[in-house]
Amino acid sequence: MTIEDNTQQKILKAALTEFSIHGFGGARIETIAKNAGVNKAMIFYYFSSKKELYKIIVQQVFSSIAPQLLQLIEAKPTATEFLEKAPEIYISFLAKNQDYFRMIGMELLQNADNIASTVKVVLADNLEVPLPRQLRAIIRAWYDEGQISEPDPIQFMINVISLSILFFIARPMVHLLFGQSEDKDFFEKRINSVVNVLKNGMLT
Amino acid sequence: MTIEDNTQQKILKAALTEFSIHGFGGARIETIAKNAGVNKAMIFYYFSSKKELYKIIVQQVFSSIAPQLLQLIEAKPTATEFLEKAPEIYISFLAKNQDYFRMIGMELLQNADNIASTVKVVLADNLEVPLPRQLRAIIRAWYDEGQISEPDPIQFMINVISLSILFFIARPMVHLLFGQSEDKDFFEKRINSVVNVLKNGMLT
DNA sequence: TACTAAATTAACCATATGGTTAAACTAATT
DNA sequence: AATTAGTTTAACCATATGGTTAATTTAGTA
Repeated sequence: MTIEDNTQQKILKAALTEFSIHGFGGARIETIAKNAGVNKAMIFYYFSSKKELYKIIVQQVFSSIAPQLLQLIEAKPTATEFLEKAPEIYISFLAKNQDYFRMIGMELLQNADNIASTVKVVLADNLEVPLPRQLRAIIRAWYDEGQISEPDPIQFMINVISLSILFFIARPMVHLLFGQSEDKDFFEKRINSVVNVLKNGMLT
Repeated sequence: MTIEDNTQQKILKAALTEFSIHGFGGARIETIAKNAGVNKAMIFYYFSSKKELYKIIVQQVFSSIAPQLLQLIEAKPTATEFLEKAPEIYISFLAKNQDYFRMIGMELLQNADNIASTVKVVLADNLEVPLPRQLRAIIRAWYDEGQISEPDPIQFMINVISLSILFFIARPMVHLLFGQSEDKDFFEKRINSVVNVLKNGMLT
């Protein structure tokens, strides 16, 4: 579909969708095969087991999100710049990759313990200084310089991420409760609102 | 364990745990039975099917959260009061009922469509004016009175809820990234941070 | 005690599901 | 054409799983 359309790719694509909808336990190998237009045995030909297939996809999903944040951080932004850009990065990425997001949400809710192996590989091991440590240092510096009012880097990041991504989880609820028509500029609105709250709420 | 310790209650309790950990698809009837200390057939004696059991639990979980918000709204709070109290309600409730939360998260991510039937029953049908409509009216009034700077009630509520509850999903990630020791006053810290951001970020 | 209705159990069933295998097909290479 | 390696298929297998049933136990009651 995208770059290559070979069997392996088709399986990965179908598996992402299936896992993101049903989670690991609820996902069916046969459904994946059917949606990939491929014989079920091909899944075991290219991947050793359901679990391995799942792991590969989780890793792939996390990998695809990490670079965005990395890039932002490497540009050494001011707190203001960071708060202006981070929400957009998160929100527009997730808006375009909702399967990815459901996948991560699922992972976080279900396999809390197993995430470690995946995420550490993606975020930390291939950098000299692990991303989390970088982030914490940067945020602490912003506070020391008087740029922000939140002293705790962890709270700071939770605030940023919360406002940016929760909507993608809560969306069906929002639809249900408020009958959101979700016009084209909804995400734009959402980004604006988040940036406003964060800037007014955390900048000095 | 709590009020009654009869077979039905034991099943419900074990089922909540099982479903909240594994989701519907991954949950095993036999595991529920074993953890409830009950013969597997008893589950089908008291509940007609796995699906029905699941539905009942989802409904029960949602029902247990709704009253808290209702109570707050019925007190006709100012925007300031609301922003001061809502986060605490959410956060301390969820801190004490993490199974409940995983359950809801799962529902939201997986059965997006099926939520409607459950939530509508809980939130709307037993009130003269549905909760969402009440909320929207109240928030709009705050804006009209110049109490808040966010004109869109939906964005307003998403902001409140996001900051309050996302942490419970992202917790394993936060632990992993920042090695959060999660001291006893972490939730207190979290509530304070949220209240600050919301008040500074959305009050005029 | 005898009777009855509800509760509980163990054994069983049909099907779904992850996974395997051997055979067949394809395409490049000699 | 023969060979070979990689790919694909259909049929098959063992087990797990949701669900059923008939028999047994428990507890209340006349």
